[in-house]
Amino acid sequence: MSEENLYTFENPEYRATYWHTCSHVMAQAVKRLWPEVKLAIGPSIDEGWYYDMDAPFAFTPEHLEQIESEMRKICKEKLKLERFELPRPEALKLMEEKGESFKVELIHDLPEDEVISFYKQGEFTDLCAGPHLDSTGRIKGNAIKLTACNAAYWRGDSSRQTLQRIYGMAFPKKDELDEYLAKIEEAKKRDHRRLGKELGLFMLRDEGPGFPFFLPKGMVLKNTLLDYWRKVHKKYGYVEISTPIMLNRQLWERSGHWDHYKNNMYTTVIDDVDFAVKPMNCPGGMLVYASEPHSYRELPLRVGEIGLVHRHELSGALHGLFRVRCFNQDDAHVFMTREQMQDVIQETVRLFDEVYSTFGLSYTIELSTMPEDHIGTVEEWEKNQDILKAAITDMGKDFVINEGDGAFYGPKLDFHLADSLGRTWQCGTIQLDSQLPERFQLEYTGEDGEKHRPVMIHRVVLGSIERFIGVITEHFAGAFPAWLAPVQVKVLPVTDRAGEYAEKISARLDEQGFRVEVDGRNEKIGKKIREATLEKIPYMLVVGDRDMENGTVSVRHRSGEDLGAMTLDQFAALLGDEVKEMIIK
RNA sequence: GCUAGCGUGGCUCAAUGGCAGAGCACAUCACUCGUAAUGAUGGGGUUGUGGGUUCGAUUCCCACCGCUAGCUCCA
Repeated sequence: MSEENLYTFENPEYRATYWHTCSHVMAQAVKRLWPEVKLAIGPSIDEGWYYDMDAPFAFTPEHLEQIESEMRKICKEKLKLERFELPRPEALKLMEEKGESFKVELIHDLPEDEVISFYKQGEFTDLCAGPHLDSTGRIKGNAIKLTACNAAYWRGDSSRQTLQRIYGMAFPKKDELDEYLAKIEEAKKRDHRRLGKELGLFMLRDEGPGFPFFLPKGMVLKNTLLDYWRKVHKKYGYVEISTPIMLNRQLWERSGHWDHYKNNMYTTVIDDVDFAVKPMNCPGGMLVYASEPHSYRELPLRVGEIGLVHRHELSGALHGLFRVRCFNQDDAHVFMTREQMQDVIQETVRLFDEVYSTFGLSYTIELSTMPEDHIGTVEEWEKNQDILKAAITDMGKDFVINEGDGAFYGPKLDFHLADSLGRTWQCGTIQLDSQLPERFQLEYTGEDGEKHRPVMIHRVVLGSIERFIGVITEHFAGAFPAWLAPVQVKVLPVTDRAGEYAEKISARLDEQGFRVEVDGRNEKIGKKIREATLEKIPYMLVVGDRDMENGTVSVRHRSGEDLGAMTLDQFAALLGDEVKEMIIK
């Protein structure tokens, strides 16, 4: 990289440094305005920065404006940022004198051999490893925006003090900030909660927080998605089962869920026996596997289940279809021998790739390792983590490690997809498990005639059907590809005279399996087009006197493109090709 | 669950310590029209729920429910 490029916003390191210095400027501004505020931590993040603070009052939007304006002053003052280091006792003394109790705790927790560095700009000094810009004058004061103020736990621990976190964003040019803010506004229009309402896909009610209702159009979407899912899984050799939504306590104790997941489970008592609504499908799947003897010849045995699970999520975590309390997992358990593990994992990743690419979705992978609350030995966990790692590394895929975030029974590869605002949501997951087969004493007969214990993976591609529908709604901004669109064609008669003709056209398309509606209202054609376009229906067939005379339909795409008049057969062939091309690969 | 904010017809949003409004949607009537909104008329609200303050509360206070942002958690 050339010297010049090092100092552009294109360079992620420079960007992070810029934002990190912004966070110090923000902290300085806050301390100038309210010296009693205590500082916690203030890093740069993917988009901007934040600083956690403890203030004796709640920050309001007006406070944020005040801070912004003080920040602009600090930028104009062109204060030099100077780094200095102190031995531990002096460092502690400095922060204690300033009353920065959080900083004191941070210094106490630094490793013995760590250099303790500070950055000083004007009257403001902050504990910080750096790096930083050399002067606050490098920051463009009028291209700073404090975007939000929220609560955050000190050191991310929900049992500790709640701090206030102020988020900020800045660019080297005002135009770029404006563009960024406009982009955020634009993205909000693609929010699946808004589109879901506008397009009549689903609804949420106070009567059932986190329990979504699917409306007729949403059901068509869901069922079409599942049809596709079943086709793909059939191709990959899966069979499908369905297990009960409620099972007795004994089963959940055996699987470990009662001990490790009880807080998230809905329970009830039936005939004096404790039951739980399933939060996961695996125990049911175990029972199916264990219900008959298996041969090594059957392995890997791929058993899918679209399973409705219920989990008691925290009320504050609920979010449209992205985080709900009941959802359908496109689950599957693959039972296999130890030798088959790598192949099965890789085959599963290929299946994921096929599904995600059908929707044009890209993903990032996280490897989640052993959580504190787990079953099985550390050796077993490490072995399984290594297998997951090796399998994807061998496929040339990148991943990041998410320490301690595995399922209680095994490590997992999580596939994250992004929403319209760039927030990522876990959809796919591949969880490697040698614990449940043990607990359920699963067996297969090997080539040697002896009983052996299989291992298994738990995996979902879509993750939750609900969440996935949310993700693709935002991804396509509600304009689903024709094969998925709840309504594929809307027939728009120009006048009442064409009403009957429109119905005939509609009936013929319906016979061919297309999803079609007629807008027979007594409205002007312009209005019908406008509304069908807003409903994001892929094709509009305008039919009037001319079409009736010529036996044609006038085809308009939702993009606004006029495809002209054609016969119904020609149109059906065109739509048929588009739909077929998308669904069968 | 935590912190802050919010809750007004089906939807989007006004307004106010003193008769709750608009646009869209809906219904009726007129118009029969060729590629992004025809006009007129009409119906529809215990202002999330329950308390309190007040002559009077949708507005102020309290509690609860729900929503939003983030934290935490997770598909």
